[in-house]
Amino acid sequence: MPELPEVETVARGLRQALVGRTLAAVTLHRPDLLRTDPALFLAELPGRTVAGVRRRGKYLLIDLTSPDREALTWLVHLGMTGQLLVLPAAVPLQSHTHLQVDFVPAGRQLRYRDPRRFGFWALLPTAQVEKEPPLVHLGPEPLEMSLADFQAVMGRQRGGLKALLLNQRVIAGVGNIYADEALFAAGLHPRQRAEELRPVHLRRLYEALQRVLRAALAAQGSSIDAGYVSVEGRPGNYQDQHQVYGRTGHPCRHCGTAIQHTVVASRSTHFCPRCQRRK
DNA sequence: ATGATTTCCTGTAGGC
DNA sequence: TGCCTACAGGAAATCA
Repeated sequence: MPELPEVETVARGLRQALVGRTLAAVTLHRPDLLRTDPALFLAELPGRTVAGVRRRGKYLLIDLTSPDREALTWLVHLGMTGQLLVLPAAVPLQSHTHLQVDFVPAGRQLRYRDPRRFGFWALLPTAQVEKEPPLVHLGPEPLEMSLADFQAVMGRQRGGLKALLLNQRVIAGVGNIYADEALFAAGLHPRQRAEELRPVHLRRLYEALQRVLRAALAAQGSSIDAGYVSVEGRPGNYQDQHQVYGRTGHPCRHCGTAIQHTVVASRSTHFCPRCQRRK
């Protein structure tokens, strides 16, 4: 599932491939993924130049400028199985390709494919994009937070740690994989209540989250069942370093205890019952 | 206010 | 081998 490290890897790939390029034809095979009027989308994109590619939480922001029109930002959420690929136009269309964009000069295409279609797109004025839904509700970026920021944010939360890490309004960009991995790295139980933690535990969680997200980013993210891939179609490598996610029944790499699987916050949850005790 | 439940969707894994 | 069911989950709405 694309979470912060995967979306950031895609953002970097798109930046490298697309910044400075001008959009030509846009083909919408599945207009229902668009939360903006499809006619507006099709009318506004051609002729615009990719001015930049950013990431906010799990959202990709593709900034599109024009000499005589208001700057717009194309917002993309990859959902569960969304992929943004930059491929030679000659490569045959893969199944579940819902959108394709040609560029000037012709050659490579940007394609969005998403078998499960949990992803979505929107087109918003760049000046407003961070002031409106869906971005306006997002919590801070974990990799841009200081320890003091993190303690301030988590310190006023109540509830289970896993649910809080998954809540995009609390912290943006953490999904099911990195919530489980960060909690293991911090030695904290997924059901541990935040209000019962001491500052030292919040510091451990902060450091664990930083460490896990940075390591995952360095490995270009996690790919499970070929779900997530980079813009070149390459899977990530961080799944090989997972300590708990997807390791149900396997021995904990730290203590040898069998990794347990349960449901927390309505999400499949993996943890080591010995290394992650409630405080 | 918090957490659980439901909806969207389809490929895959597991059972029989 | 083939069919069927359960499961995976991000976001948002709804319910308890």
